[in-house]
Amino acid sequence: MKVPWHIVVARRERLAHMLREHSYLTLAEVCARLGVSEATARRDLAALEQEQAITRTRGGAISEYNRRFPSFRDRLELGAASKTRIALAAYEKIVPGQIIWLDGGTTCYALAQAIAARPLAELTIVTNNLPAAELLADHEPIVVHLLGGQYFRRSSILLGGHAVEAVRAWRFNLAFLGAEGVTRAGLWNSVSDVVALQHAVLAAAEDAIFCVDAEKVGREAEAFLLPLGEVRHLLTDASAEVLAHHQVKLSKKVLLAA
Amino acid sequence: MKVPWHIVVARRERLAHMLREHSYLTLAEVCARLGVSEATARRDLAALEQEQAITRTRGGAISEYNRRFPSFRDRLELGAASKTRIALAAYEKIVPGQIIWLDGGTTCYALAQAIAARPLAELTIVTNNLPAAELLADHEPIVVHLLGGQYFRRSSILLGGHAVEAVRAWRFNLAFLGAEGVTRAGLWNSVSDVVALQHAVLAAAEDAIFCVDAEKVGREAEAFLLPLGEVRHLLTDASAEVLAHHQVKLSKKVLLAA
DNA sequence: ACTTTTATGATTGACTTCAGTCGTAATTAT
DNA sequence: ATAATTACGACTGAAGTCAATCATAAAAGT
Repeated sequence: MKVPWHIVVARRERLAHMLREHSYLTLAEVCARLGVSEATARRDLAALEQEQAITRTRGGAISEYNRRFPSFRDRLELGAASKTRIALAAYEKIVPGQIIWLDGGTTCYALAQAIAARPLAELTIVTNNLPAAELLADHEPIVVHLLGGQYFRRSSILLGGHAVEAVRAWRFNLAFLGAEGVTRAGLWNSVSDVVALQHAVLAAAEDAIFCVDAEKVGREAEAFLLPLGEVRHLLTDASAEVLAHHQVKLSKKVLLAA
Repeated sequence: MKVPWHIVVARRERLAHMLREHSYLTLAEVCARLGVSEATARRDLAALEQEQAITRTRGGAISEYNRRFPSFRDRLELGAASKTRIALAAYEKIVPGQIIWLDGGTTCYALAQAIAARPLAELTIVTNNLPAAELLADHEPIVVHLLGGQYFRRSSILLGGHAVEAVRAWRFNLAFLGAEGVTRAGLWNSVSDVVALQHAVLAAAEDAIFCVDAEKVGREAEAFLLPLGEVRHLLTDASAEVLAHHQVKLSKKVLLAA
């Protein structure tokens, strides 16, 4: 008994809607409400799961709405404490009225959380970090601009030539940037597209602070970002000893997070 | 191996907190994170369920806590059936390999759902519609570009001068646009910034289809978008009679959705 | 009009999860 | 110190869930 495609689509939309209302439904409930067999209900749930609209659980499913950035969240939990410390120190550097760049990555997201917790100042935040944009968008009097670019869901950021072009249209008072590694050679990041964008941001920023947690010290990554000599400020929770041990010499540019 | 009571309470509180963060956890995950056996994890979950703090599901549990519905989702549910019909008709107009503009609004989001359900073609989707971008991202072989601009959370779209600038860098083979109203004068939209962006899109697009559900026919809105004479295609589920009654005359440009 | 495709429901066996029971060991009360 | 309590983990049979396969009938395509 094949059924027209628009009926199937409509039914699945109804299911997605149902799951948004009741955050959890068992398979039996889905069957009853949709008037279909167990097998079809399973297939519909699988289809919606494919579209990332829901999460399947054993015996049912839940709405995926508040878990829109899953991999991002997982990473956020790693070293959450040190990232929060760095974020709070970074927050102190912000002056009301500024135009600020917020980089991709979880460390900068932690800064977004700090700003969202105390959105005192009139700020213009420019970012390619979608979770950060979502978080800050609701917090008057902050204005959020999202950069254009190709959207990569895994890292929840925007990249590519269009993004670099878009940065050229801005002048930032202060840029908060992330990095995947710090060695005596300088800073590293994972993807060359990210590095290209960061160079454009640096060119457009009056001042720049790299936020790097202690775990990144001594690590290299695929793409070289910047020699230490050109790093204006480094904000890290790594101790002076650890930095010295890896021969990361930055004299007075290192701001240690409490 | 009895354990002090305050340890148990603390562990259960930790569990409740975990469930608020990750809306769903399996029993195995709970065991691992709490460092306890399956039996104890079950007992903790049962205790929290008793306190109405969580909902147990087969194989895990969810927090009953998070229930935020942004306005976008609410609007999506209004007239979902007609929007799906329009979306499916729009889907048929897409040719593989094209560069396509997807406008803001729920009707175009419905089109994104249709594309996500059957992402057959290599397409480049450019949009300022964040939910649509999220939905389509990582549906190979589709490439998603998000426009830059100021982020408005209520409508989940990007707008403003930067967005208009960004559109100028593109050439679209086909643009799908929305509108808030259709009268004999032409098309209307709610905000002048949206209209400005749509004009930029029209200038950059080889072809454009306005997707408008029947409820919008006869309505005006604050900002005038385009006279009927300049509308290239109108895709609607409104009947010919309804269009005629409101003196919306478009001769052969109207594509009625099945 | 014909063939091909595909959405559906039934059935199957393998697997997972559940509630209950029990022995053990550590806490709490006396 | 001793006894009573109780939190824990292991085990068990029972119930529930899943993916795969298949026949069928309706829709799509030719």
